[in-house]
Amino acid sequence: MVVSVRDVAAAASVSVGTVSNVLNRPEKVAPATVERVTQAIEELGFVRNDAARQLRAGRSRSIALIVLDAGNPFFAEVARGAEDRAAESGMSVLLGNSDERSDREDAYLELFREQRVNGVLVTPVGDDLARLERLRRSGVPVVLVDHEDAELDLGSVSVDDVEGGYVAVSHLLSTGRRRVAFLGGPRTIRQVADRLEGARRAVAEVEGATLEVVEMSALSVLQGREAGELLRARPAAERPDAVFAANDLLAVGALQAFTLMADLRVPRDIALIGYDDIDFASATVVPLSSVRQPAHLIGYTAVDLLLKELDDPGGDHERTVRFQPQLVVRESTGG
Amino acid sequence: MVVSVRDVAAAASVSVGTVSNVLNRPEKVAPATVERVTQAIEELGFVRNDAARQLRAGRSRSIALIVLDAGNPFFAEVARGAEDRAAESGMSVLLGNSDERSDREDAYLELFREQRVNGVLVTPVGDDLARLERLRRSGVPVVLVDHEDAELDLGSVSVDDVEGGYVAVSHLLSTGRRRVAFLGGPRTIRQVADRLEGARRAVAEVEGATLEVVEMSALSVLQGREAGELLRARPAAERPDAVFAANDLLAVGALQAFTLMADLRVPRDIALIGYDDIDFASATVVPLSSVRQPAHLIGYTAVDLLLKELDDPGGDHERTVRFQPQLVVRESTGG
DNA sequence: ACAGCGCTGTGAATCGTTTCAACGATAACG
DNA sequence: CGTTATCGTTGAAACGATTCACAGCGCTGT
Repeated sequence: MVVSVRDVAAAASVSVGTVSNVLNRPEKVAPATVERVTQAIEELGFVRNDAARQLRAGRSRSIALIVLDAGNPFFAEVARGAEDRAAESGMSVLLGNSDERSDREDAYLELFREQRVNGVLVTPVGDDLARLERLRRSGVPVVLVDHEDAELDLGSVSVDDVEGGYVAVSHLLSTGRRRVAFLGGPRTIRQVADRLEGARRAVAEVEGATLEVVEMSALSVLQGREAGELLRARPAAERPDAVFAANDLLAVGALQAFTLMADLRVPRDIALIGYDDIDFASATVVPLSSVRQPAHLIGYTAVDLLLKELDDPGGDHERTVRFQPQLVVRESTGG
Repeated sequence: MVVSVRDVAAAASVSVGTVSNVLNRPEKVAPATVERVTQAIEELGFVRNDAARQLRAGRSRSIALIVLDAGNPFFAEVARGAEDRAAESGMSVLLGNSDERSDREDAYLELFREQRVNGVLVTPVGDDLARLERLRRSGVPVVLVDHEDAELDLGSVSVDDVEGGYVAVSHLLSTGRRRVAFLGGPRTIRQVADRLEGARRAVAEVEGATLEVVEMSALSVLQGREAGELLRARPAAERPDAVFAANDLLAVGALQAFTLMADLRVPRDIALIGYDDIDFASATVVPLSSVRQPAHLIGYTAVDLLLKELDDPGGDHERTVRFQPQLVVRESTGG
């Protein structure tokens, strides 16, 4: 039933070694032989067994990518960037979705270790990088995605989230807003913490400006809607006059909630800015201001760093890349 | 450097067979031995080599899912449903993104065959299912996702797209619109063709109603925007008064284009309805009417069918599940 | 005393591919 | 003609986990 190289070899009257060569180094084999073997492969419907291949080779041809939320278009774009770069080098990307949960992240990490992936790209859920550091020490290159780390020498591709938060809130303040609410969470996610830090700095620079933190349990549209409803339910005087959401999903959710209340207008009564500048941001009820990150490039670069490290382990190539975020002003902040 | 069962066996003073038993059938091993072996595994940092495991076992523990566009929240949700069901049975899902390209679909199919996946869930790019049929005959169960097929006995989980198209356009017509444009493509994608077919039927039922087909090359926000710009550029008299987009991404894009023109209002001048009812649909400039599909359930059910087939190959269990779409009316059609 | 049983644990064989030293045939050279 | 090089091919030895027939051991009941 199952066709192996042995069968192909028999059918083509050559040795298994030759079949393997045809598969992997055809230039080492006489054209006529290649032809004969190819023919046999075709006829028998032979499909190489990757497990055996990997076992023998000792390594796989894949790279793991663990993201916080595969449903977020931002990460979808990062993944695409990663795939593109991987494909250029004949590798494939295994995608894992941690769903912002540490246990799921661990499960994927374990799964991918068993699969002997060549390296791991990960947007960590928490700040406990000990596990990742151990992974790296055990010989698996790790590149942090959209997350920076000063101490450990894990690779990283990040965007300056503190700056992004600073830029976003400075923009809100520059339009005259003073009572800013930060929507985001869980705080364990570095991006969230950093963007909040940036927001704090911006607020600290302006006399009379205040920052309220509304902590959410996830960065989803649904959570955003709930947060929005919470704010909406308050007496007008107690509402913030500007909201900075830690990502566009939250912002979109909040906007949905705001939109359902006739006398609460964006940006008249409340300004709103998100983060990531996903495709949908410019199509929302009130087009959403946001902070853009080069998603595709992040994924592409992360794989690139990984491949460099694989090429020359411990070499003195680039290990860390940092991009700058970019403010995108639209109507939701009065733009 | 690399730790194998042999090393663990030596460290725990047992045979390799026992280590394997501890790993796979701990109840067959005396508690004290389990303890000793577990200890050794811990100390040596042993990680089971999945390639060797698979090679010996002859099969893997994973299921493949190939979607048209991983960046589309609809498919992200389908994937999540699939993962959920797979996880319940201790399997994992390998995700492939065909990007609506046949060659990429083939490449993934080949890759997954080499990986000896237990089965393949696929939203096919074209209508040429010969390759999939061959795959099934070679012993790999196939379940079509969001795509029905009458002839071949491949499994399928589908939503009645003809009905969905019919419902969407009937709704447009019921609000008095007569000049309907269909935005979608490529036509090779079954969903697109079916939704168009439904649209045709609805139009045929109403005196004086016309249907114009605007064929796009992809179902993306960007393509939607381009199509919208095209329509926008026409003299008002030649514009359709209603647009049915084959999915929400296109609709969102079209809406972005329409929004940039002050005297072209949705739904006043042009009504717009999408398909899939993604999370973002209710948050768009003008909240988007759409046709909802049970995305999570589709993925969940698809894996369920696959597992049934694996459990009892050729058995007389369910092979086909069909869901009904549901019209969701919002402002973009005057709701 | 011993057959029979249940419980643990053993270790060699196996999965399918890749790798590599070695070999025969042929060509190139002085 | 003998010596080297080159080329194409061979065949057996890995890779690491799992499986399975079987052995050792302690008990029980006769």
